[in-house]
Amino acid sequence: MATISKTNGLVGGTLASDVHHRLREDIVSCVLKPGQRLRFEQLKEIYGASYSTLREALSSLVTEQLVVTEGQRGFMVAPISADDLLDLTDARVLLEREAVRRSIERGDAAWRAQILSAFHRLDRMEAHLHDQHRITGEWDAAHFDFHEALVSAAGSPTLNTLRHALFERARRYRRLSALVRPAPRAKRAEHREMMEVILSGDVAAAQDLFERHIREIAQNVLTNGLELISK
Amino acid sequence: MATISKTNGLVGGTLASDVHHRLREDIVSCVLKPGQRLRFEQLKEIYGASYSTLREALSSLVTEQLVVTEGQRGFMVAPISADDLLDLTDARVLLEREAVRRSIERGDAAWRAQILSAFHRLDRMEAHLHDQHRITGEWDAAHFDFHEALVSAAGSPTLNTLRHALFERARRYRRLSALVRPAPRAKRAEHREMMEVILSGDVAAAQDLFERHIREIAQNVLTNGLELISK
DNA sequence: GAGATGAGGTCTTTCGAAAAAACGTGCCGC
DNA sequence: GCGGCACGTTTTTTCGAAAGACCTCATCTC
Repeated sequence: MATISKTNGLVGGTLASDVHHRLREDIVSCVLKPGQRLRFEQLKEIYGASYSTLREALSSLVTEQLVVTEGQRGFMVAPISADDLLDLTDARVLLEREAVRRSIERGDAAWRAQILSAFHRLDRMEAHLHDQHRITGEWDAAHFDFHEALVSAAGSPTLNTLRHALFERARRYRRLSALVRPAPRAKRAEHREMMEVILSGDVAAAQDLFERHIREIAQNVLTNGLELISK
Repeated sequence: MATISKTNGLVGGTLASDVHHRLREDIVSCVLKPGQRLRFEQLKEIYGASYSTLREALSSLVTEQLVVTEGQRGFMVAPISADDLLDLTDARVLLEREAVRRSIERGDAAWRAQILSAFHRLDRMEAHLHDQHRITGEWDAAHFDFHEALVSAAGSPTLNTLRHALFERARRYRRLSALVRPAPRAKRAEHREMMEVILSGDVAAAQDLFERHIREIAQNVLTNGLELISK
């Protein structure tokens, strides 16, 4: 089990929050498989924390819907399904469209600069990624930052928290699809287009492009053998 | 501290989930005041659980945004503010409008029956409540069930989970306002109107009424001295 | 053979002591 | 007077043992 993420310095203040983050990363990146039973003995070894600390992390992940638990029967990684993905996608479309609208209406010069910067970081990375077709943690972070920058002027903490949670849930599906279909399609052009339309100030066009982007990715995941992994 | 909710039989499977529910109820109903520091010694006595169990409950409430924590400095009840209320209200409007639309489009006969039943239960209760102007736990439950029934045909678990979380956060503000202004305005007519418009099948009218309902309540809370309690 | 019973083992949940961290206070030097 | 340091106190965080729940499977009864 060497691929489990390991962090030496605590990322959050407490060990519990560190374990929480690492568990989330391992679930989202499908090192821990959907539906997999999470046994404490095993987790204790991997994450180096005690029962209580693990429990705390797990129960937070339950409220994030990445882990499920039922009565006194322990925890397991939230299962995946086509229904869940479609439902999730609809919710994301709703939230992203709103975030896009608000961001365009409220964005200022600093916002534009941030978008350009995030885009270029991602774009450079994708240029290099092109051949070695492997989604790295770094790419994931740059991709996240880019999407975050695009809507960072929306100015709604609540909306953003919800968006964030759904983004993580969706990221798991994306990773899953990448596992069965190792060569990712080139998204460079698409990301550039998203940046351009949002900077153009055309709300409706930007919203539609975002919606199409989200739905297309979901469709790709669906057609690329979800069931192979979930099993 | 006699008004803290006490449950004898566990409501969920585990003590941890029971404590979680009781803590949430006490926060939402403002027995535990916004901004209040949550000390373990105190909580241990009140809820009869150990450090670890309390910690687990608290950290789940953090992801629900009813509790905040910072590094290694313990937990406190999430503070309230006008900004937070307005932000929350915007997010609720977005989600409720969508839930209303989906429910009307997908609702069947069973859905209509459920709405009628929930409405009558709430209506009977409000008829009696009229004089004694006190929000009881029972009214709260009936009110919740009514709103839940109205959009229960939306058929989106994700959307519903998010709606639910925001509803709880908003409930705290409503309770707060009820504390400083003990006589609640009669909402009977308003609730009847909501039921009628949603059953009429007019999506746009239903959405607008819902939006008005949510925004008016928030406005009421704002004008009724938020700061008196938050202090 | 089908179903009930229960003993044994596995895994989960809970607890409170112990370690670690933050906070408050008074002292000292400047 | 003021800033900073040291030390005792308070509070939080972590741990692993112990209690409790669940599942399995062998055995018994009808």
